Amino acid sequence: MLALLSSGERYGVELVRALADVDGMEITEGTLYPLLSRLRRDGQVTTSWQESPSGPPRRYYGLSNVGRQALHEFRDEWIRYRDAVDKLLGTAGAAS
Amino acid sequence: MLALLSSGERYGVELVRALADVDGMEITEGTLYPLLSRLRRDGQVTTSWQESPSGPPRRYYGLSNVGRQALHEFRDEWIRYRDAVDKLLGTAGAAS
DNA sequence: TCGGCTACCTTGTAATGCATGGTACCTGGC
DNA sequence: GCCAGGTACCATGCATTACAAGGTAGCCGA
Repeated sequence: MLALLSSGERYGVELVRALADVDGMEITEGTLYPLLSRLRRDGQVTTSWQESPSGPPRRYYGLSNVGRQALHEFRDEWIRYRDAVDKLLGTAGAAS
Repeated sequence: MLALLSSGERYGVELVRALADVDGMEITEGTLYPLLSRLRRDGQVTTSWQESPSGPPRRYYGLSNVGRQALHEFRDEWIRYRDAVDKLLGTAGAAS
């Protein structure tokens, strides 16, 4: 989620739709909103209400400095974890 | 865990030690034994008690056919998931 | 016989994914 | 005016799971 926000502010439903386009990353609102609440609670995202051209107002989420740092840390962690699993599964370099 | 067992039977403490050698995969017995119990409950592993050359008896775990199939399915799933995360993070091909 | 090592396992807590259901805003048709 | 449908937000409850902590017991050597 932090990675998605690193390229600019987005609102909830937009995030769900963005992930629906990535094979293997599909989530529902029941997953997203509690997660966004936690990120907000932990100060990793900033939010602002903005009017919609048609429909109810949207809460836009953006990365805070804390969130940007967390993203960088997660990136390192991910690479270690990914390589470990690839090593165990023997899937290093395997294509989908 | 299924991947570790695919190369032969192993017992609990041996599995913990094997994972301790893989950066990013460290687990404790508090994680392992409940997991092994679930795998056993679901018929993914078979077990057999074997005497130790020195110490209490060990319960050895091996892959069942169900487990082997689950491993193959997880492998496919992992590749999709891994590539999705790499795409989002921009870490495709990044080294640790 | 007793301390230390090895090995197995259970219990309780916290985090989290998701289904479900609810509230509210806005627009267009009648 | 009003209401149905679409959009958007959010909370609650359940199941799963990682882990810390603690418990039991076999084996061996001093």
